[in-house]
Amino acid sequence: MRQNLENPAENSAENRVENPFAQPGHDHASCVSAALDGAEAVCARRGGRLTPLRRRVLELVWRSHRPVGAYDLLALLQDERGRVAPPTVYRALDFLCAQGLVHRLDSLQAFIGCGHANASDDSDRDGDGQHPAHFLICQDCGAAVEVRDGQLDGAISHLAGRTGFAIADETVELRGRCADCQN
Amino acid sequence: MRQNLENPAENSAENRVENPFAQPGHDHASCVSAALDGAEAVCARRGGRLTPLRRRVLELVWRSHRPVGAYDLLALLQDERGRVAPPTVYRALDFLCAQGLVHRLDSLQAFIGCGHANASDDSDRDGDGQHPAHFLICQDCGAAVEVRDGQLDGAISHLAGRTGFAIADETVELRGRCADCQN
DNA sequence: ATTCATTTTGTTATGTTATATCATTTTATT
DNA sequence: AATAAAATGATATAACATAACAAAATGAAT
Ligand SMILES: [Zn+2]
Ligand SMILES: [Zn+2]
Ligand SMILES: [Zn+2]
Ligand SMILES: [Zn+2]
Repeated sequence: MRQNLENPAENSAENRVENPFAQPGHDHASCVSAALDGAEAVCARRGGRLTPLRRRVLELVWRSHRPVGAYDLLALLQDERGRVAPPTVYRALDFLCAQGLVHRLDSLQAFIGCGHANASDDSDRDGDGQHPAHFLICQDCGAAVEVRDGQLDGAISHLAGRTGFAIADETVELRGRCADCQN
Repeated sequence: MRQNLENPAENSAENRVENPFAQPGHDHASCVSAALDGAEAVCARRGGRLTPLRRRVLELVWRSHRPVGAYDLLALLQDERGRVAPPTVYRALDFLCAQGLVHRLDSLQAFIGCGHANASDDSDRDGDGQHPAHFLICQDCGAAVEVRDGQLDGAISHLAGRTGFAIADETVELRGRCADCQN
């Protein structure tokens, strides 16, 4: 609620180009299958092993567009497998994060499926398969969405350039209210 | 190390405008006194009570330009006060963060003194005294520095505007190597 | 097919960060 | 002085994450 106080029109409906949040009625099954198919492709190409456990954890992460805690995933796994210990979940998450298939949201200590893990774009991935990810996180509905913005990328690059700083990793998480939750 | 691959000159020495990190030989005592004086002023103006405990915690946070963990602060307090429990530290940090005198670095789960807590600029503070803060964090020397960049602010505002998102709070933390640590 | 090395998963224990709750003390107000 | 509000003390526990080692599964080479 801090922004745009001097220019309230900036995020008004007229100027809005796109709401990147998933809509309530959307076909989420296709989100999940796209994520799993993309993961298979990414792992196949990069030599990662998407084992049944890792695949299942990815599927559980994708149950919704809301970030999920590691211990929530642990509970879900325990429901279907009996005794499961934290390292089982964390190791799967470590793998998925390393492959760029899942991102950790530092401000929430939670995880979300990568919104850009499609097999097509591999250019911006580093040697370990990860790529910088920027998020909008709605504090009302709990959803988070990975956004790409050239202007933001440019500003970050420019900031690094002018300060002589070499970026290795980025955390950019903007929390507030999504367009739908403002009504 | 991901950025600037296509334009390596961008963060070369010629184009570098300023290194915002504190230099090794700088007069840190003046950093500390400026921070404490500023804190007194901010609290006086906003009606916050900078008690001896809170003031001391702020002083401990300012022992260096490296983010410090809550339990590190706890240990330091225990050294000088005997038995101190976690809530003592967390409550002091909560107060200091609420006043915008300290920031939490989500990606490190650690705290750092605000680099812009001077009494003069109050314009960008929200109703609770906080203001958005963006950080460069050196993974080599461990230092973190709060940076202000109009282009970055603009890009964030623009992103929010075009997506209809109302930002309440920002986490922007860029990790990598500071200019000094690249040599 | 059998051996061997590597990777993945299971298991137990522990480390790290943060909060809930209630008692006591301090401070401000009447 | 009495009262209310704020801050601190104290105890317990919650939530998040990793270390270390054993067992099982996988892949490669003989
Ligand atoms: Zn979906
Ligand atoms: Zn929402
Ligand atoms: Zn200093
Ligand atoms: Zn450095």
